[in-house]
Amino acid sequence: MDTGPTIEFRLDRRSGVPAYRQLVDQVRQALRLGILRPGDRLPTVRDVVRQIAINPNTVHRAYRELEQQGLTEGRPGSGTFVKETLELVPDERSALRQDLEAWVRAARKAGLADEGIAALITEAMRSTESEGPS
Amino acid sequence: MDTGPTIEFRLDRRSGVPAYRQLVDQVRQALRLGILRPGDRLPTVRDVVRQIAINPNTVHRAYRELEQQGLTEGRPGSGTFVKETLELVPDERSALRQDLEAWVRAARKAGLADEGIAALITEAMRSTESEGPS
Amino acid sequence: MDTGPTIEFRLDRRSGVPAYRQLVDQVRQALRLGILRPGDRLPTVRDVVRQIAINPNTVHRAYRELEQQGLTEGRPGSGTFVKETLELVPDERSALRQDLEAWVRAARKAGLADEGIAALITEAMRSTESEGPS
Amino acid sequence: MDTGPTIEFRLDRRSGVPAYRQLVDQVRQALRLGILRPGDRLPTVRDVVRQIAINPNTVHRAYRELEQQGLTEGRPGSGTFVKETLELVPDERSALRQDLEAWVRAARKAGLADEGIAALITEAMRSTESEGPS
DNA sequence: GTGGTCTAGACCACA
DNA sequence: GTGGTCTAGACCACC
Repeated sequence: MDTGPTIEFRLDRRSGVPAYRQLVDQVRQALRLGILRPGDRLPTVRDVVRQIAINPNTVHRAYRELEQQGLTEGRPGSGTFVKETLELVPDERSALRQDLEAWVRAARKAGLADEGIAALITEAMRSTESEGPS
Repeated sequence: MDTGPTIEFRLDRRSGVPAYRQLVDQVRQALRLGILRPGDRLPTVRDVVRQIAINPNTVHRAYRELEQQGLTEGRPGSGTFVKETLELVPDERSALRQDLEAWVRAARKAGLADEGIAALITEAMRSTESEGPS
Repeated sequence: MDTGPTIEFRLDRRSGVPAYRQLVDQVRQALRLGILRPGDRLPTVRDVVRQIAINPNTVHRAYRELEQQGLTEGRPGSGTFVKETLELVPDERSALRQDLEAWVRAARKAGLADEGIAALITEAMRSTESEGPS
Repeated sequence: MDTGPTIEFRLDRRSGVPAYRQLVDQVRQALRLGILRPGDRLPTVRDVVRQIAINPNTVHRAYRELEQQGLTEGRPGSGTFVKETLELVPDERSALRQDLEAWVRAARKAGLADEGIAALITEAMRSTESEGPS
């Protein structure tokens, strides 16, 4: 049994994206998806080290960055906690999620590997670039 | 009107991904999308330098990497050319592209910024992970 | 002969203030005093290491923090540069400076050591606390 | 009206200075300013905990440090008392205090925030550094 | 036990 | 030579 809503990190070591940055992005994404909310506790540095075989300093650096962004707060002796969140547009959210999931399934059925899917995505992002906020 | 089948590079300097790696990835994506095909010529190093303010050595390195992957071929005196391609499953391709583009448009209309869209995408990739080829 | 307006760091190792934090504060103060201005180059990490016998990582961390505060910008291969400044109220500045210097001189003549002066200062800050901006 | 010669602690949690160290410094400053004098009683650990939301162990540690410096004395069952003091040059003291207070008021009126004032102060300390005791 | 700081040293990307 | 990332490991402050 879980002790509450937390986050499981992953590292893609071949992506070229720095590890600390992957952690930061994953927390930000979890905030945007409502997976993490203010008051939630992030896994301890040592937990993360056990989970994904990474150096404690790297985890620590990611947490420091998040703290500087005002999103989390480290409390010595008790852990690191979410302070602020990054809201996702709530209404259409679940519909969008389901549609996208269906699309990914279709793409996978069509034999596309991750790199191919990523190619389509960045292309779609580019070709619609002027149509929305940042 | 385009001057022909070539590629326009972009750099995201805040992403943490090394510049040379961004170039390589963009060529690979263009190959997968059929934007670049065998025989096409890549922009010269000088062109790229003018386009995106980057050090020539960095561009060289990216082209070297592509050549090592067997995808391109430098012909001294005339440029760098595409040798091999990375094909996308052809049939469903255009349908998938259009569907995805429509989805992105919808997400943008719903007020989602790039980071929010990225969050939904990685979530969808994860939740369907077991269903296709890596 | 100096190559331009730069900054010389100092460390007070007995103060209890973390070294990286002392560096950050000194840059911020130099910005407020107009000693450093946008476009100026900070000493390289290696320079600072030579100057004050500190670990490169610690200097690096201070510079990273400044970059996250939007004040500086690291350009690989060429150095770290001031991007934004923190303006000091300009008019009364020089008068205030001279008055304060005179006061410090008087305090020193009266036999006060640094800790004594610091005591008077924090007391004066407290007793006038409600009268100004943060 | 005050309830007697005691001391009110404050913590600046963002300063990077260890909490126990802030307490020690504040007692030393109070001694230098004559706010605390031999025989005075420091607030109990419990009082401090109530005042500033700190761990009792941390307060204990600060009091232990003060005792080691010979400045205070714990009397089991009755509290912690000031034993020695750190004298300020007595004569000019009040004049200096008033002058400094006036200066701070002027600086605040000029729109300077705390960080700006701190910048001017450390600059003045530096530029007069050679003129007095440590 | 928690997070936080610092040192030491290797290796990479960029000019 | 510049900044940037990561590992390894010590020690401290706080609960």
